[in-house]
Amino acid sequence: MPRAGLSTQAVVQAAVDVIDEHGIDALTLAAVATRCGVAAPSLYKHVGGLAELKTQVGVRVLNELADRFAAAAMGRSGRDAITALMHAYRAYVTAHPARYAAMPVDPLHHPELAAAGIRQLEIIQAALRPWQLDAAAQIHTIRRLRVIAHGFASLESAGGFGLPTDLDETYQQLIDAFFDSLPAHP
Amino acid sequence: MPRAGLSTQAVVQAAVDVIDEHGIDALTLAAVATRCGVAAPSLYKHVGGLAELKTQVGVRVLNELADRFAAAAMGRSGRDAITALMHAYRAYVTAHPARYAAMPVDPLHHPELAAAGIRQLEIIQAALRPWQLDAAAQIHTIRRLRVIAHGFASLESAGGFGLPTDLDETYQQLIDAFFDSLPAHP
DNA sequence: GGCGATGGCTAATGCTAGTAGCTTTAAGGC
DNA sequence: GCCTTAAAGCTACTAGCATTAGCCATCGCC
Repeated sequence: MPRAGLSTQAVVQAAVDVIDEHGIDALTLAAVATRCGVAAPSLYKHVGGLAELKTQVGVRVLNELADRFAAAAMGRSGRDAITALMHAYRAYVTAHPARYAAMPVDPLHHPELAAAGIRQLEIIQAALRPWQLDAAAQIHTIRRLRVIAHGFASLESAGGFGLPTDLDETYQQLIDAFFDSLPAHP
Repeated sequence: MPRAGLSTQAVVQAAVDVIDEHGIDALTLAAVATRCGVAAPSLYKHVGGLAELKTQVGVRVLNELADRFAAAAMGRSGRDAITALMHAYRAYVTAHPARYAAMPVDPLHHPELAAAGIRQLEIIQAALRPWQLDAAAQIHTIRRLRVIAHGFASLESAGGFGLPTDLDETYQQLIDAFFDSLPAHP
């Protein structure tokens, strides 16, 4: 009975792999266990159960996206930074479409997910700083940004656009519309 | 053994009720059967199985939304009509938040759902007619509209906005941004 | 070398979807 | 008013899932 040498992170990684390959609905403990070369009950030594595993996958995905955000925002500011963030968002989703369905939409309401969600938020806030928005305007602005990015990503990742042609153009128009909704760049 | 007098539509209605009350994840044949006062296998006399039931629920939801669209667009045109459609969309989702998760995002790819999806599309196309957009511009415009409506609705229905305050304002700003992305109304 | 914690296992429970085959109901023809 | 028959219910069953309990082997440490 050789030991598989698992860890919580290894199980989460296997779960992400299962999602990438077979979609979010195929994420079962049985599938993860098979991929880990282990019997299903053994996973409970590393993870609290399916619900907790899904939460951990959510944390992973949120942090990966935050990493992309950080990389995209680095060395840019203003309009340039926001544009880079929007493209980083879409690039992550198109690279891992199935994974997007595992990204929680309300991370701030969940203690385990909040930290990762706040990381993203802070990067966006920093990118918006040049516009010097007051508190209320900032909330509305981030919401608009999020609606556009999430709305587009969720439709694209789910195959919601009839023809895949010219999606770049549609996304660019949405980004342009967002900038038009902002006061002039200082 | 008195007969329950079920029908396909009655089963679909029960499924919608289960979703409204307990969320999309609670939609199981067992739950629907209980609500219908029937044993689970009996449902197969009216519905092909869980997958088909979900499709039928999707048809129902798409058609309900199309009905709202038709009512909202009636007697209006141009900017007024589009605004009414956007508010009808959001009103339906806030009235039945759990149901929104049952609305398929790619109805046109599924033969059973296509008709209902096309109904919605035609109403939107008619509302956009005053702008006399060429074919490509019309596609991009409908996509922008959809991204905004779906993005906002999916976040709101899932509790994705931190504080519920001022959501009307955010939505209005998005609608305004959409109009700004259109050529001047003729 | 021994000991305890850890990571694996099998067995068993209870939930789910779905199938097979039986029985009763209810509608329609005579 | 009866008799046939299709439809609509049922029970019993299989198979896959998550989860729990309890057992045993492995590994790190003293």
